[in-house]
Amino acid sequence: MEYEFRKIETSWQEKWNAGKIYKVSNDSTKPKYYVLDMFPYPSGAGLHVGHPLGYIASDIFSRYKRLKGFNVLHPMGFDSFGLPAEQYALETGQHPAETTKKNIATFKSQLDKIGFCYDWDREIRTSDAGYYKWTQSIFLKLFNSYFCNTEKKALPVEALIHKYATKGALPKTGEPIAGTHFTAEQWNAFSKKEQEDILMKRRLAFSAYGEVNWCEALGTVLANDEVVNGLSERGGHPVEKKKMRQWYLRITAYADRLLEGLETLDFSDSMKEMQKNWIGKSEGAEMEFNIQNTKAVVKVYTTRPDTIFGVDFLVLAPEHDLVKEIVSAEQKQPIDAYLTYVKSRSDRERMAEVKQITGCFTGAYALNPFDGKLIPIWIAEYVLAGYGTGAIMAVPCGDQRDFSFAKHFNIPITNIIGNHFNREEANPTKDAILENSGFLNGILMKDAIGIAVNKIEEHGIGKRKVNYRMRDAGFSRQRYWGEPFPVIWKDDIAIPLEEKDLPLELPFVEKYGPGPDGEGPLANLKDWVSAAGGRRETSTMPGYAGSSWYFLRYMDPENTETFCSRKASDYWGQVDLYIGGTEHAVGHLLYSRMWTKVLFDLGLIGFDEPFKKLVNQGMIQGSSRFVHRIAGENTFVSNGLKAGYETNDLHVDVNMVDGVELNITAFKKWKPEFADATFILEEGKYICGAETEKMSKSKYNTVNPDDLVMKFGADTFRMYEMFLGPVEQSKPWDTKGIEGVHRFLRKLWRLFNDEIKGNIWTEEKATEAELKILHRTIKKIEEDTERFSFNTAVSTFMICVNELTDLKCHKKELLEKLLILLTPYAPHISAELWDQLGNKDSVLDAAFPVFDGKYLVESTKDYPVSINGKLRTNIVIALDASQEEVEKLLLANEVVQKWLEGKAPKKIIFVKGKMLNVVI
RNA sequence: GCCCAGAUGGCGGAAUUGGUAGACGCAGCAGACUCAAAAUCUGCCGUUCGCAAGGAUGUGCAGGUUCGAUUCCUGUUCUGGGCACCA
Repeated sequence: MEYEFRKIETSWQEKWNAGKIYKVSNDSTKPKYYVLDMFPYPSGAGLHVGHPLGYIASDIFSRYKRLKGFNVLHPMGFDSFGLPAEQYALETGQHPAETTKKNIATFKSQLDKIGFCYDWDREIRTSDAGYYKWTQSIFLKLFNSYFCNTEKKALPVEALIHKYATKGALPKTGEPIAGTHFTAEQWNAFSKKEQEDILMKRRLAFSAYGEVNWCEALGTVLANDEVVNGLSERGGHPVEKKKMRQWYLRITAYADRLLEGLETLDFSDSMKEMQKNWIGKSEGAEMEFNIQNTKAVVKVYTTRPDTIFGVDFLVLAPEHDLVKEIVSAEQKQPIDAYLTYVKSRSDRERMAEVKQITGCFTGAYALNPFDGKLIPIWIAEYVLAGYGTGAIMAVPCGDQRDFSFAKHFNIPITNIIGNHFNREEANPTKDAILENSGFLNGILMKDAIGIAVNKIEEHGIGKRKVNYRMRDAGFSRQRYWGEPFPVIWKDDIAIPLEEKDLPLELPFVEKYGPGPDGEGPLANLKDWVSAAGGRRETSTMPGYAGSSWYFLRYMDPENTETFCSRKASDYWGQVDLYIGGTEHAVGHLLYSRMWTKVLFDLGLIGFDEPFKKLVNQGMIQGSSRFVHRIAGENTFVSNGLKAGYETNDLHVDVNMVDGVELNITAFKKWKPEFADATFILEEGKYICGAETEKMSKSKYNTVNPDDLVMKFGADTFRMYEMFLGPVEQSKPWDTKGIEGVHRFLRKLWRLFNDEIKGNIWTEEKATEAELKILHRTIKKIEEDTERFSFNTAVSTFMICVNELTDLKCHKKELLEKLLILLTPYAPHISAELWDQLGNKDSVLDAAFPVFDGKYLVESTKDYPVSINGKLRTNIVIALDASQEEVEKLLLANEVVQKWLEGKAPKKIIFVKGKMLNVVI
């Protein structure tokens, strides 16, 4: 009997589907385990070999946990709102709902072929009204909540209103500040609009003005991705910043809790560090500088108040409100010119191109609050409006960017750190003794920080302040294919819809082009917009809205009363294992953590961190191949010979290339323009150029898993993806080598079946040597699976099967256990062979074999002996030998004796049981 | 520019806590079986010197710590991911 993988896999998949074997119940006596993949965006290109990497890993782990006796939730769904579907609609006129539906069908059929154990009854799609009803509902909860700074948690806005109406908002100490503080009487006298504006400043989902990338020519707002060198990617039109009303999530309110929460999570240190850096908590002071001849005041934020006497200039962000107010008559023209220049620059460019120093003097001077020194005020693009106060005090001797700026514009530099500063570059030390620093003279900088802040507070010119680099998260998109906001604007007041009116369905549109004045496509639907006496919000929610809470919906996907019942979320709890790429490190993973905390604060779920453990799968890159076309001709020159020609490099479909050798016949058939191409070959072959890039359809470097499953089977494909290397590591895809894994499965098959004799497994009792192999394998597979080292697990299987083949061991007692171990990795062949062994139950529910130590442990081991640090010999020692016995053995060893020449060793060191060290 | 990773034979990778570098697989070479092919099996396989035994050298690069470093530290180069409207 041969290994007919196609027949075997189809029949088992049908059987499992028909029997709903992957159906998961919320009601079980077994302990629960929740394994989650980051759900995919269903792109038009379909699944490529990069997608399943994490899915296979999570599938293996789910099946392993099931064998270990857990009730495992392992769901899958689709993050189906997003820009690509909308752009495709713009190009082809096909409605995103249609293409999305089609793409999901393709994804599902592709996933099913690989044999995942998803409970499809729990599938979710973020673009289904039945799902986004609850995304909108949670948005309303965010809108109707505020962050209480005393209790450090979200509370209903009603509580805030009640507080304002009864106690007002008064400062704990000091004088009330107009516009910020008010009494209860004042609050009650405010107009509805005034009250709403104040509340808006506290809501967790709030509306405010913010800047967007605006492209006049396209009449639309663009993503940073769509802006290249200040021009739109499509069409190359100029792009500039524009202020628009936007929705935001007040994630900054949760900054501290997001930081603290990290301590409790099993995320990699690098992941935690990325999140910490993103949040960017810093402690410093906010202080005010008076401006000469005006009443205006510049507020700066600094982490180094100790350097206050080294301030040689102030820099404002070009967008800073004060710029227009303080600019002098003679500097007006250059400032305007500079502002025009900055408008065309993206944030990314402004931060990245530091070598190119730009800036402009405003003509105004600030006064140093301590010694009254005149400080010129500049504007420069390296200061960003969104961070701190949008203004900095520049200390050239201590900050490299300030130093370069001063050098470039010939601004005199004050040295406050003596010989720590060499006038060649800045020195950001905190260990210098301050000079030229007034009341701080002679004080170590580290100590001066606190002294300076105290003085600043004393003088009432500033205060201690904690600052975060993280900004509130922009939550509106001027797009069509997203969740509509359940909000109506009336008299410039945002009125939320009521829960009972949800979902607010995304209306059907004929055209996907932008609305007037940069609004989204929904603004074109006049009837829809002018809802009951107001105007509907026309922007939609961003991609991360639906993905910020989807892990909760899987727990209770059918619920029509609430997004997820408390009973279901209490049963499943946190996601025990979350697998996905690092590209989501600071986006999705922070947003979903914040949403979870809000829902927890409001008492709707019982945990405040969504993901207990996170494993990051590496990205599988494409291995692109190029042909080199000689400019202006239809002749292609082989890679090794291209130096002599002027060539254009064209991507060629990797599936037409064997290694780097082009299949010329296939290439000629590929596109009509290549039909009569000619080639300059090297050694009779056309060799392609190669490069590693992101896998993408347009680069013709995608490999479709369907083809591989068809050719080698799902089990081979699964094991090969794991065998490629560690799950966490990024690597280019290479199909070479899949044969080796396929050979392994065929070899396994031959342990059970013979071509002529048929079934050859026996009921014989296993020998000790055979049991040793089995038990070593059990131990290794268990360890490897637990630590996600699936690539070495595959090697372990290979070694085991090779050894059993060499011993001609076909014993059921042993093979049966091996199959259970293999089930998570290669479920189909395991089920088939399990069946052949005459088992009536399902191998998917078998119990994971118990490792029996007595067959595993080698009673003796070879230890390397190092004498004076040089490796000299090996010595065989029983594992349970005492130290005296080891020493005796050691000294009896010929090589050791020779080396010692009769002398007694000075010292014998046992290094962690792995190595013996003799010092003479 | 900033933040986070990674770099080991012709290739993918292994070495779990600092202890005999290169497990396992691919490719390659030699052989067995076969009329032949496929399939299968056996042996070799970092570089270098050597008939061999054996020696030298070797984990991106330059240093350091250590009896001992792929592993720890400092610096550096290159590659990948992220940088707030791609998902």
